[in-house]
Amino acid sequence: MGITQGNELTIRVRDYNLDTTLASGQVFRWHRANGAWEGVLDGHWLRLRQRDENQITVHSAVPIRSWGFVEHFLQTKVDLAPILTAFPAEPLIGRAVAAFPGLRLLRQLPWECLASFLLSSNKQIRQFSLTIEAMCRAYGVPVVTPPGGQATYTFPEPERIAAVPERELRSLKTGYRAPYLLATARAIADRTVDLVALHQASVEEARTILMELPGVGRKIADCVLLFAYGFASAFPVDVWIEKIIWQWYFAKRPPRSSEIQDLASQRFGPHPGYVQQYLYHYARLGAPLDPPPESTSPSPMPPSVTTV
DNA sequence: CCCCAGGCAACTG
DNA sequence: CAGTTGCATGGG
Repeated sequence: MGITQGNELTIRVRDYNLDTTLASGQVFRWHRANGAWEGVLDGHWLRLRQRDENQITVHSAVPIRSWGFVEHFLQTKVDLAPILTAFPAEPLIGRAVAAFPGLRLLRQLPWECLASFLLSSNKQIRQFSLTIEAMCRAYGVPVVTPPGGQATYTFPEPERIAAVPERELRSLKTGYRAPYLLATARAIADRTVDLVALHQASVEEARTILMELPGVGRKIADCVLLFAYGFASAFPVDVWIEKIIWQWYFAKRPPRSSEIQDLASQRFGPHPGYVQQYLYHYARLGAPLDPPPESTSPSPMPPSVTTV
């Protein structure tokens, strides 16, 4: 539990690295500002700072009655140790975990997560993050910030996006994703799809429903399942995961996406999604440029026991 | 000019 | 089925 002082909260943490976590490609609206991170959560401007190994302080621009939404977002009550213990003893995974101790999975709001990753397809994080900010500035609601602070906005609700002409969305550099975002926002706004109800669904059911949305394929659906709904079995396969899995587990032959999914579910333990986050971050920021996996040759795949 | 980016949908064989 | 291609946009 945290210590609250109106505009400030101190959260006790263990095995938590705030910098690594917020910079690991899960969220795109949190920005470093002189030793802290600033962003918007549930309509509140917040500043997060890790004081030491065991303390994260939260500052708000206005008094907060209940801080539960912050701890939920940060998942500070999750005990990371048993999750890491359940990781398989494999050289690549060991290196990734050692490279980024305290890397966590956050728990995002489904709509912001879905819309953000819908805009991510075939674009660099730097680029679509700018698009997301422009979209919030254009269609979000202003939030209270500290005196002298820069204007900041909420992530626009699906009902708001649904009412925007496609050409306006295109002017935000959304490109060919504009009609996808628009149609998806409309599907949610008119209750064709109920994102809240997915919390009660199985991961397979939820994935099927998400993938019926235009512009949402397996990868984006898995990101939402993992980052917003907490399905630790979801294993998003992007170009970075594809690269490092190819390098360490398939050597010559480029793996199909389904083969990577099979590998993850069969060999990466009970929390493939956590493994994925470590591998993704390691592939992007931690791995040697030309890492030679032959020094720790990966064992061959065990005989497949998949059922039909 | 090229290739690539936290992909997806449509198309081809 | 699996594999290929077009798509907007910007960086290297």
